[in-house]
Amino acid sequence: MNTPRSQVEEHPAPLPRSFFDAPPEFVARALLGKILLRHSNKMRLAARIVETEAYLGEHDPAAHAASGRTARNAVLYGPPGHAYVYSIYGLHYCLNVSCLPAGVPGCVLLRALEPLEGIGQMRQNRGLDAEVAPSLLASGPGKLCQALGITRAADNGLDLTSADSPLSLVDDDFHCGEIRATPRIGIRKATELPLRFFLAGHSCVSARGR
DNA sequence: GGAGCGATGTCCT
DNA sequence: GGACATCGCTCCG
Repeated sequence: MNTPRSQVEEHPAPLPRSFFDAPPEFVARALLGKILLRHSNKMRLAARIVETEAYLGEHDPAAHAASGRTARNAVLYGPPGHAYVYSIYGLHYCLNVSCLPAGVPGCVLLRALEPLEGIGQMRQNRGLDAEVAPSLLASGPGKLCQALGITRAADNGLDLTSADSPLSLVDDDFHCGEIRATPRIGIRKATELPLRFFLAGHSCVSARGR
């Protein structure tokens, strides 16, 4: 076959709500290899999830739910399968997927993606030159939000299980190879828990740790 | 190629 | 006023 494997089906069915109605440490593994679709006026962007982190409930000191429900983290307490977007360090956004039933907080942080469709647009969104390798376009939580044009104002709270949504998650039966687990990156609390998951040896995994 | 650091929004005490 | 789940640029080896 000569067709690039990166071709994604035209109208794939989104992952069902039940997929996300589970503990974050389970959903974080299950999301590896799935595809994140971005629809923004006619343009479609697609990228495969290659790195995630699980953030648990109020008993996880590193989680945003650690100090209970607030205006910022309300999405974490809502139904599963919704986007939780927040800004960090004044410059970047991070994209999470809510897990567990409504009322029970928990989420999965998307840390790195492999660009599949709309690579030129992603480059443009990142403000990078044409020669920059695709593997560098979304290899970090802040980078992937910039590459897909995700902001808190526009995307926080979106339902990721709806085909009409500007953001959705789909399955193309991609088979993940070896999955590795390590401690989470960039946090100061609960640093020892092995809640970061990634595809072993994948070139799009974020810089630290392989 | 790794450590150090500055930029800087948003929420919370 | 401080914390923060980042990134990319320096400076140094």
